[in-house]
Amino acid sequence: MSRKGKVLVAMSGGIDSTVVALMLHQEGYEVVGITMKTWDYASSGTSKKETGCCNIESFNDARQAAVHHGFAHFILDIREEFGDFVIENFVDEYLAGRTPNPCVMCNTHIKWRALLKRANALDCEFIATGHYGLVRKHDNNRFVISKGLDETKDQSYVLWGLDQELLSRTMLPLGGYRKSAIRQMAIDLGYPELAKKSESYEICFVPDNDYRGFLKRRVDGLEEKVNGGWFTDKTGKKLGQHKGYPFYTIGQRKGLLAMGHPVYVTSIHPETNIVVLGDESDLEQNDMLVGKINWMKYDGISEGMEAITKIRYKDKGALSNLYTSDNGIRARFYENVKGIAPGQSAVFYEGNDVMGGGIIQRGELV
RNA sequence: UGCCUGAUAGUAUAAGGGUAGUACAACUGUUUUUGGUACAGUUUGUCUUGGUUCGAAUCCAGGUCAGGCAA
Repeated sequence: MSRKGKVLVAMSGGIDSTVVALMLHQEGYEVVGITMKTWDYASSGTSKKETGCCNIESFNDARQAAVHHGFAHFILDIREEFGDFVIENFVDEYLAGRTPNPCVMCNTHIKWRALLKRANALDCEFIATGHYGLVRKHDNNRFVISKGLDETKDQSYVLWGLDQELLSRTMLPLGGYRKSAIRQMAIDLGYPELAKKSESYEICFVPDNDYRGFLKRRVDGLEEKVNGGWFTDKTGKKLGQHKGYPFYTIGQRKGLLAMGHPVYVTSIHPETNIVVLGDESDLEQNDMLVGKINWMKYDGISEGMEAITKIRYKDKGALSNLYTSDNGIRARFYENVKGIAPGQSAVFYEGNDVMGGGIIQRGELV
């Protein structure tokens, strides 16, 4: 039974990870399912209905599939690590006037690093998830992730933080399929209801999609402290009052002032609680500094190396040159890109391969 | 206190006798494993009272409020 190896499969209860577990099981791997409880909605202060990956229904869905197909399944209470790595970072970043991407932190620290510890304890050779991406060993013996076949579902962007050790133990079985094919598989395997499940997710620990409310509940006295700061233009002229700098993000347009023309948030200053507004062209930059780099395809770069750089999840990417810099990588775009937001991930691609990625530290004015 | 000017949606502005438009905001939806963006759709208005007129945001008179000039 285990002639192909033992795999720990992260099962959320959703369609993708369930298909992964069943697929590997059918291929002859010894599958161990694991569902992580990352967050307790009861204590999050919201009464909204639970969505995402941490409700009882999801646990049951995952467990039922495991029981039905005869492989092991565990539930792992990982709330503490999730709080330390994901939520704490999320709150700290917003308080620093930056815009975090919790999914990246969760993947790197929870779905991979924390999970690998359990894989070791359970004697699992591999860990597998339902991400749409491909992992392979490159000619230079380094492991590299590349875009999934289904470009519209590609999730390689959120996986840039995985190091070589993690990648060497990783299986991403869905990368070679289209979402429609996975849906069909779920139906064929007898889980038509999974195929219908909505796949809209907000931040998984903010089910009502109100991250501002989450920050207020999480940080005592935050609202009183930051409410009433100034919106200014780029010359420093006061335009009106805002609700507090943590509640805005670079490039944001909604919820600002009515100026007769569209205005966007162009910079955020935590020290002075000032949020600077400008027009669309003020968001355009061609230069940024990226820190906390993780190299994937190569062990570093050559100066001026060309890369397709994505500055947000659904960015198609733009051509850029990479240079080493004091604290990371400087990326200079051939053409301006709009809305570089510190805290978001920058991911460098060579073709479909992830060369590496990091966290945007700051954008430089053109 | 006199004179002048103005008052249109939450905000800013069009229509100078003939169906009150536009931009921004707001709301809804689409897209989406982050925030945001983008796209589509919806809602909301002629300061007040009277008059002229088939018909008034528009013309006339009184009132209220605001700004300017004069003392």
